[in-house]
This record gives sequence, structure tokens and C-alpha cells, in this order.
Amino acid sequence: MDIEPLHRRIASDIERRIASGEWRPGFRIPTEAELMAEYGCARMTVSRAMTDLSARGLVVRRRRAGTVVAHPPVHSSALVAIPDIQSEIEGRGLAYSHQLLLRIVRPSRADEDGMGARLIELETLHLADAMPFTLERRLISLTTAPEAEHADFTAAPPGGWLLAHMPWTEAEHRISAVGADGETATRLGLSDGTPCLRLERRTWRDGLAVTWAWQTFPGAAYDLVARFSPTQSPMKTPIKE
Amino acid sequence: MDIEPLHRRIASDIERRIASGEWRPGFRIPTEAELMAEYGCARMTVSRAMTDLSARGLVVRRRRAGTVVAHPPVHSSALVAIPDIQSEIEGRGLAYSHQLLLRIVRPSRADEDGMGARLIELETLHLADAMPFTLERRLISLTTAPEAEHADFTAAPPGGWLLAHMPWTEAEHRISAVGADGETATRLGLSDGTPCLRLERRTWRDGLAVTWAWQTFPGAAYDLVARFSPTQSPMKTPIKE
DNA sequence: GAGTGGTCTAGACCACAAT
DNA sequence: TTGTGGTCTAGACCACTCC
Repeated sequence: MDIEPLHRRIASDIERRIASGEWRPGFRIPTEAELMAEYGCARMTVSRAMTDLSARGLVVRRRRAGTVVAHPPVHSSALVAIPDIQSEIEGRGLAYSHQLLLRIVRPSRADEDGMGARLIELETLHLADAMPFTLERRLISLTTAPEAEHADFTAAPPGGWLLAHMPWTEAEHRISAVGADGETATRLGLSDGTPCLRLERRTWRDGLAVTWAWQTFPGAAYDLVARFSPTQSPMKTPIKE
Repeated sequence: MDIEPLHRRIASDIERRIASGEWRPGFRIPTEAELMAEYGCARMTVSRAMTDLSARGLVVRRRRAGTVVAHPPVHSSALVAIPDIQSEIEGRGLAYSHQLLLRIVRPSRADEDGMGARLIELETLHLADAMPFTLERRLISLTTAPEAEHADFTAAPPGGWLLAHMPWTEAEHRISAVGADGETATRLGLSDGTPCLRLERRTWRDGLAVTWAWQTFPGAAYDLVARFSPTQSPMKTPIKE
């Protein structure tokens, strides 16, 4: 049986009182000295609990002024998680599969700045229960990832291969709305101009471009959802090993 | 002059070695005892630095096995920040303004479940340098926020008013692609069916629905961008007070 | 000046997992 | 069994900032 550490119990207690509305934004939380007495523990233990809450943005601590429940951000931005395609499909209880439609090794063009001199261009269709789910067009820099030239992208989709062989250190995502153009519409079984969600993703490894991918989702069939409270952010990226 | 705490200096040192690629995923980081010797400090100080890195997912700590540099997530999900409209416009150096197009107080319909018995329906056009930027349709529950009935939404846009008067404790966002329908297209100055990014946002306060809003952005003019490394998440929500 | 949090120490015992 | 991290103590000094 795993007992809950005291510092986490203290933090949870306070978090619950904030979440329930018992302690409203601006409410002054008991001082460390008072919490020491309440929980009968050393100051470091209380301090750790409060530091954790502060790091998560639930409370604001200021010397002399004490610790108060934080106000929600006034200009509230929010976060949406972009799921991995395969996880997304399997998470819906559907069977994931993919088809490699195109594979070309070629020099990079002027508008593909930063992708290195030679690259692979791929087109992959991702399917959920054998129905088209996403069309992905992807470039992989052979300067940064020369091994990609000999990878079998019919076996594993390029996204998964890259994560296993070329973990990124930096990424950029862009979400926009586009109309399905001729070829994309055909591949996805849509009529021309159907609104689609376009997810553009670029990654780098130590400053060198690894890949640049565009994924097009039928607008009606796919959307990005995020639900959270200020208490628990969606930043729960599971890390292996 | 503010000196950097030692625990943060230790964490930064290690972070830098990970980011630079000097310490690759799987690399075993010196033990706490070794770091104590290296920095000439107590174990608690080293421990705090490592605990911080662990909480941020940069390293994985296991008893007996030691601390190793984390592998990037295999099924990598990522996050995109949804900015506040006004900040977004002003951040681009444009002048923000807004027009209230519609304001109705009415009973809620069956498909507006959870919004309370009476609500306000609003339609607001957000402009950047006097050009249409977003059309927003919004419901506000008068059960949860009765003060909204007397608020002047021509002065402050409803989103800002709500954040000031009814901070949420829970939120849900949904991003999808839609074609501009007749009225939306007219308001935004688009032709019918133009692909648009639709941002749906619902918020709750202690379990009670506060608001439900749909914002439609011209697909060509707007997109969501997020750039980050695993080291520094985009989770940089500024908190007031 | 005094109250509050921020950091740090030099120990201690325990939990867990690899051997 | 033993090495490693996880937690905790009982102090200490300092940095801020409100009064």
C-alpha cells in the first residue's frame, strides 16, 4: 500500500477548497506557520506543498503579503492538445491502418527553406476502420535524418518512424481551415472545396529541420477538443522510460 | 541584483546539457550524491532541482536505477495555445474594436442543455483595424450570471466582461473547420462556403454553465500557431495578482 | 520594524528496485 | 543486500514588502 506523502495531502486539501469555491480568488490562505500547526509538520513540508500549487498557478505567493488564491487569467488563453493520429483513432475504438501513396527522393525547392539539400517527400493516407481519416503530406530532411532514405514507410507510418529514430527537440504547429483541393478531396472521398482542418507540423532536432508535415482532416469528421480546469492543465504528456 | 538560486542553477545546467544534445535520451545523470559533491551543497538542494526537472518531464527518476534523460513521448501529442482575441489582434499591432450586432434575452432551447432556463444570446463582430476578424455568437446563462442582463456589451465585449465578473473554473474548447454560411459569410465579407476555423468554447463555474461561444475566423486570415520544445512548454499563462 | 515566503543545511528514515 | 531516490525534520539566514 502506497501512502500519500504529507506534502501532497496538504496541496490536495487546499486545491479542493479552491476548486469547490470555498476559497475564492483573492482569498488569503493560512500562512506557512499556521499550516505547520494544523498539520503538525515542519515548515519545509508545508513550503513544498505551497510551492507546487504556486508552480501550477493556483495560488500566488508574495513575501510579507502571504499566499492568496490566484485569479483566473484576465486575457485568458487556453490550450488544445493535438493528439497523435494513431492514438486518436485507436482511442475511438477504431482500427488504425495507413497507406503509403507516394515516396520521392528529390532535391529541396526554394520554398522549402531549411529542409536541407535532399529530402524525401511522402504522402500517406491514415485510415480509421478502413475509412479515410487524414491525408498527410510530409517532407523529411535527408541531411538531418539520412537513415530515412532506407526506412520502410509502408510498414510503419513516417510519423512513428521519426519519433523512434529522430526525436525532435523543437516543434511548431499551425492549425488552419482550408478547402479540400482536387487531389486531397479525391483521396479523402470529399467533394471539392469541403472545409477541412489543416494541421501543419514542423520539427527540429538541435536546430536542424527534421520534418515538415501537413495533415488534412475532413472538417465535419474531426475536431480538436480540450477540456480542463485551471486546476488541472491538459499538459499531461506521458513520457516513456 | 537578484541572484539565481542554486537549485535553479543546477537544474538549468542539466537542462542545457540535455537541450544541446550532450546528454541524449537514456543517458544516466549523475546521482544526487555526485551532484552534491560537484556543487558543494546539501542533498535537498540537488533533490529540488531534479524534482523540478522530473515534474517538467525532462528526466525520469527511479529508485535504485537513478535518473536518466527522458525519451520524447512516442505517441507525441502537442499543445496549441488559443489566444484571447483582443490580445491576438493587438499583438499583431492592429487596433481592436468590436460591434454588438444582436442581443436577445430568451428562454433556453432544448439543445442548449445545461445553460439554465433563461439566457442572453449575443452576436459580436470583432474587428482588427476596422476589418472583420471574427464573428462571435455567444450564450450566457442568466441562472449562473444574472448580472449579465444589465451589462453593457457595447462598451466591453462579452468575453472580457465575463472574465472580469464570472471567472470560470472549467473550460472546454473545440476546434473545427466549417464553411461560412449565409449570414456569417456576409458579416465577415466572405463568399458563401469559404472555409473557416471555428472555435467553440464553453465554460463553467463550479459546475454551472457560464457561457457557450462560437467564434468563426476566415480560414485564410487566421490560424493558430504554437512553437515550443519539450523543454519549455507553451503553458505560460500569466496570472494576475 | 516585523511578518511572510525563499532558500539552504545536515542530518534521518524509508521505499523501491536491481543485483 | 545495497544503491538510489522520496520524504521529512528542526533549525537557520536572507529578501522582500507592507505598515
